[in-house]
Amino acid sequence: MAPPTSASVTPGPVDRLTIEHVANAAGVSVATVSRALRGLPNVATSTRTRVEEAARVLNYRADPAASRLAAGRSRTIAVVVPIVNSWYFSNVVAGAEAVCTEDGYDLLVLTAPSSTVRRKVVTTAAALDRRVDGLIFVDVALPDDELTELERRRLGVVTVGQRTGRVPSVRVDNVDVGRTAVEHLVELGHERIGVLGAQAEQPAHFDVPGQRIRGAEHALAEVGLRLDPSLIVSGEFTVEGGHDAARRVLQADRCPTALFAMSDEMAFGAVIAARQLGLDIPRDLSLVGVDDHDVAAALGLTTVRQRVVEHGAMAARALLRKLDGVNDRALDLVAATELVVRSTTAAPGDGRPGA
Amino acid sequence: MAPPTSASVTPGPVDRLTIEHVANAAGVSVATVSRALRGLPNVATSTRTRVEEAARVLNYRADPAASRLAAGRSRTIAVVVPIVNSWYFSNVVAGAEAVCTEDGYDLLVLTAPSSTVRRKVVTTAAALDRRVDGLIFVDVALPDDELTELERRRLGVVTVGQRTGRVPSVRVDNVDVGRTAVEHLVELGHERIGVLGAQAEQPAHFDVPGQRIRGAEHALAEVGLRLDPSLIVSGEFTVEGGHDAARRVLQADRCPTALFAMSDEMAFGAVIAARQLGLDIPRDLSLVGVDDHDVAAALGLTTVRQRVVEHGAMAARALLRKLDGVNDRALDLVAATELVVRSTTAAPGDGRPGA
DNA sequence: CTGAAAGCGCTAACAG
DNA sequence: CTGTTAGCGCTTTCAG
Repeated sequence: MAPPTSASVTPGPVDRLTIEHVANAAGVSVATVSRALRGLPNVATSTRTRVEEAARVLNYRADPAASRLAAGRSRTIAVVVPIVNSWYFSNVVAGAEAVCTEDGYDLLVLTAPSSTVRRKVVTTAAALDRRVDGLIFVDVALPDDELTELERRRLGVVTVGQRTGRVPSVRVDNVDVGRTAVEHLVELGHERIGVLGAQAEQPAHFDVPGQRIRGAEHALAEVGLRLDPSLIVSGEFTVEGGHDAARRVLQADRCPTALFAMSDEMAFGAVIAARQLGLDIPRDLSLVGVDDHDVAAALGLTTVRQRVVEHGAMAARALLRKLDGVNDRALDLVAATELVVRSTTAAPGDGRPGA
Repeated sequence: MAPPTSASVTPGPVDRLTIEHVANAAGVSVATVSRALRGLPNVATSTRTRVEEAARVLNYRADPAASRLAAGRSRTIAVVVPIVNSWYFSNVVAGAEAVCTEDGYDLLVLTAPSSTVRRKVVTTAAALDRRVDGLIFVDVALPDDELTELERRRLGVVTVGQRTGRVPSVRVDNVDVGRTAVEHLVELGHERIGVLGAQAEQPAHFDVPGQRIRGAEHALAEVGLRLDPSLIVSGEFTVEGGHDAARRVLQADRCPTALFAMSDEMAFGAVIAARQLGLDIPRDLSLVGVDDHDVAAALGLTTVRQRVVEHGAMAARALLRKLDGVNDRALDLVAATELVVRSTTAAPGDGRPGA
């Protein structure tokens, strides 16, 4: 037995496994190892195989910090969300994460709860430069000048929820979402429909509530009806907000026979409000939401489904492609939505779904 | 006017701002800049001020890849969760994220949906080594050998939800959670109580459902009652699972007058089930959950609140402290929980809350 | 197709 | 207290 050396008293840190070890093992230079492992062209097939085998045996993977420094790319992307702990955003992040992991990219989650913070994140060169290769902005309105700044820094940008026209975007057709939901109610025979949403926002191209209202109006107009503005109430896209909004609209003089909630969470609030007011769903009140939140299925909520995880994945894929040099600047991915009819909608005054 | 050079045709990438620029601007060496900016001791106050000013003016921040490579630390931590898009986990991540951002750390989200994946994440040296300085395992059981492996690699570890005894942990007293919930029901006069939970798990020290059941038994025992094993059903901690479980238990021969759901999401399922069965809450059935999910307040659900965001923040703080050299190996942070009485609990057969 | 060598930007001894 | 200098581990010309 070899006498214990002082160095072996402690298990000690793992011996740093570097590219040189692989080079030695494979009998080639470090440059060749680097090329082979990254799949670059100029490597003989036999050499590549040998190198890959050596790396596999040693369980080698390049030190990210070193590659980043040398290559000037971080193999990290950031997803910027207003808040992380909400159903919508955590699902988008989940989708993006899956794609990144698969491609060996790291995913950083950045929160920009306010436009002030967002501006700081974007502007502070150092906060992003050489730290991420690109960003996914999720429902974070990005002014033109900030986008320009990001492009100047050679950062890839993809947006989710809004369309800038300058970078790839993933979104749904919100006019269609509103139309689909309200068309369903109209077909059941509803004429007086309340809307749980939020105030229209500044940038017209990013006004989700406004677009959904527009769609609702189209659906109504098709059968010669109009949306009563007094029946549009703000529910702030939260359960509690939806609850308050529903109470308000359901206690109005001529209360609606159906409600279009722009998010399932607001719809949940409406369910609670209806029960408190002694209204039976769907007999006294029909209700349709948007999202297909996990709770929606259990609740039997009729809703316009968005595949949110998929949105995140699509955005990540678009960004990674862009970083790989594929350039589809104005790519505008419109994700599909679909009406899922469950048990909260029926003909007015009817306990059962109508024709 | 200077003639346009070919280099200025395009706006061009931002000129790489390095530590040297700052050194020149401040009239000191790069080493001094490095020390000053990192708040190391051996720097004259006047020098430090001058350097900081120069850095501020130039809007300089060290290139993370370069510091990482040179220092051997990544200033990145990873949070390992089974899934990212769930209420509980996304809130823990949110809490951790806030703390990391504040301390200038990056937060990587890693998912380990199965023990196989977890083992791979932990074992694959390259996947973590030199990429993160430490990890937070959230409700991910970590076998002793894997923990040893991580320590051998000098990675900091903190757990949330379980206690290893070897590294800092953040958790709640689950026996207490169960006792608190059931004590409340017992005090209202309930004697026959159903439990919506999950099967007991392998590692005894991490058996959340088991511990909560234990607490429930204690509460019952205090007044000479016992928990009927046939009233304990698995709800898989989801809305749908809770719905099914509640239906099962509420349709049993001698159906309980109250339900203790081990998560709010299961409680939501129970609310739906009760309504389908024509049971009024709280008149025919009292219900208490655990979590204080956003929807709980809107629903008026009585629940045992856990401050989940805070759990994530506590874990991150403990980890960062550990990385700063502060060593409190077996630190066991037991976060507070509290009963929040709302409107889903009342005396049996009573419409109003009892004494 | 492969190797040698020059950095990437920063930190960490080591002198002074 | 401050400057000099040698790398950290990898990528990338540039030769061959």
